[in-house]
Amino acid sequence: MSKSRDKNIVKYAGMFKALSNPNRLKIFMRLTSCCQPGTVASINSTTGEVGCACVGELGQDLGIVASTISHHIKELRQAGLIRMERRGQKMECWIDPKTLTALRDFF
Amino acid sequence: MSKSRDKNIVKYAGMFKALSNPNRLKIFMRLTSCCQPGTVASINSTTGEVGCACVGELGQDLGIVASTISHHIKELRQAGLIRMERRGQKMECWIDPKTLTALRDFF
DNA sequence: CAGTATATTCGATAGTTGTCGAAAAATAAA
DNA sequence: TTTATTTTTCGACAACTATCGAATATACTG
Repeated sequence: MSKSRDKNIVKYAGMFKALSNPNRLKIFMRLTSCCQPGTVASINSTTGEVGCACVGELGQDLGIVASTISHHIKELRQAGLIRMERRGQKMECWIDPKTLTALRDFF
Repeated sequence: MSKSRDKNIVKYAGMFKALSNPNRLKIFMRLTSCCQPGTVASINSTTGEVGCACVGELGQDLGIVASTISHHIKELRQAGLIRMERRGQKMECWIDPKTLTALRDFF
C-alpha cells in the first residue's frame, strides 16, 4: 500500500487510458510500425531517436479532423507514450522507446 | 484497412480501457499476483483452502463498495481479461492466461 | 509584407463512465 | 421456511471524453 506503488498504478492506468481509444490506438500502432528498425525515417542525430509521421499524415490516414488528431496526440504525449518535435511547419511524432519497454515489462 | 484489423484494434482498445481505471488495474494486478496463470483456482491440497480472490475480498482490499467491484469485474470479464466461476456463495476470479499472452505479444 | 500550409486552442455538445445506495437474486445454514 | 451471506442489477448523478468547426498561432514562401 505504499504511495509509490499507487503512483505507479496511476501512471500505468494513464497509459492504458491513452490506448483505450481506437483512434489513439491506431495512431500508436501506426507510429510503432513506421518506427520499426529498417523503416526509413528522420533520425535525430543528438538523441538517436527515430522520427515518423506528423499530425497531418496521421489525420489523413484515419479520416479525422486535424484538431481531433492534435487532441489525441496530446493525450498520448501526456501519458508518456510518444514524443514529438517541431520540424519546420510540421510536428514529428515517435514512440518513446522507454515507455514501450516499460509496457513490455509490465505484462 | 481490412475489417479484421479494425476488429482487432477494437478488441485491444477494449482491453486497455478495462485497465485504464486505477481500481480495475489494482484488481487486475491483485489477481495476477495471487493466482497462478492457467490454474482456475489455486487450492491448497492439504488445507483445501482457496487462494483466488473473490468479489468480497477484492472490495475489502480496495475499500470499495461491493456493487462497484462487481461492476468493475464485469468490465474486466467482458474485455476478456479475467474469467470467473461460482464456488458456493462466492465468485472466484482469475486472469485469463490467453489474454495475458496476447497482451505480452502486443508490445 | 501578404499569402499559404500546418498545428493548436477554444467552445459546444452528445455520449460515456465511476460511484454509490437500495433492491433483488442466489446460495448456504439453521 | 426463515435467516444470513455474498453478489448482481437498477436508478441516479456528477464528472469526464470524443468529436467537430471556428478562431488563433506558428512557420515557410513569394
